[in-house]
Amino acid sequence: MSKRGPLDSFFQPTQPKKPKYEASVEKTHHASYPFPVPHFPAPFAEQLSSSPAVSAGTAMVNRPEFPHLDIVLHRPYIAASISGGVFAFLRQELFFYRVVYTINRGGIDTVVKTPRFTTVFGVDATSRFASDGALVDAKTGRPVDAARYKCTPRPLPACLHDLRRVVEATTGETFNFCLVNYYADGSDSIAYHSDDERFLGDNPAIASISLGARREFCFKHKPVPPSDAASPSPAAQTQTLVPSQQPKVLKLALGSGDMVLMRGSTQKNWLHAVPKRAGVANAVGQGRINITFRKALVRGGTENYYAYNVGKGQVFRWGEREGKMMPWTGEGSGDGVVCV
DNA sequence: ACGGATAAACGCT
DNA sequence: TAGCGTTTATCCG
Repeated sequence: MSKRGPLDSFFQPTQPKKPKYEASVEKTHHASYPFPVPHFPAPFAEQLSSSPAVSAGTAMVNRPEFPHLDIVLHRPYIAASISGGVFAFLRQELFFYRVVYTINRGGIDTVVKTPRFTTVFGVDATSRFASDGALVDAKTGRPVDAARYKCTPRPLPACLHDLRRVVEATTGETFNFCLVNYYADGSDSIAYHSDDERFLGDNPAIASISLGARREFCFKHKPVPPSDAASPSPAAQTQTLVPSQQPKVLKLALGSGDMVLMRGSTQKNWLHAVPKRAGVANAVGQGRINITFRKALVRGGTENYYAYNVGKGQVFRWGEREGKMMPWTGEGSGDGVVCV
């Protein structure tokens, strides 16, 4: 057989690529969505319900070198047969935002562009969505009054609702929020932080699913204050541990379909990050989606999550031709759909 | 909870 | 392996 040159491939165009998934006809509609979100294709839904967790989790709880860490690792959690398709589906079918906000740095207001695309669904435990999509009080079931939230909470679309059910079943936890991040390449990141906000309660459980490109997920112990009783001088407040006491940094290279459950004392004691990386590429491209499920207890959580994951900016949607997130102009929605 | 500056570590020859 | 370009970690506003 002769070698194929550029002309051969020009005249013999590549076979139409097998689509990663067959779009479902059914969609979740909601007044708060820029556009409806399709349900999972049947094969995804079937695979997810038939084997909820592909691999049993490995617990890492309070190991000597990782004190106070409490995580469960599933590698993978979602079957390899569908994780690539689930990644492509969510990147294609969800709306995303690139939130811009200002922080005061050393007396100067600085504009910060969140270095990743984000989107969020859910509402804190004081409210819920009725079956017709209306936001109602969790106790009374009566519509929440307009002044209750400055933001507009969005229900989980059916696809993420399916995923939540699976994660709740395997973790034994319950969740009312779903945050989705898209890291377009190695320069998208999230800095070290803890999910230790008051509105999550004392020992929050957070389930984090990775899809797409492999990225490092790093844990670093918070600076340890000297034990209260044993520190007579205020100067000791800034003391750090001697090297032999320093907990190690834990680096997890998370691949498509992997899941990490963080729980217990993890957020109190550890920071986590997805650091920038110079050369990030693998078989499914450079893009990575991270889905986290968590439970916000009070209204403040809802306001916070929508402020930092939706914001006020424009909608982005995956552009297949362009190979990147594109500002979404609402084409095809000239039928009177109003985006709120 | 970001990013520029800069220090430190890595990795190739 | 010394040297050097590149990548990663840390500091701090």
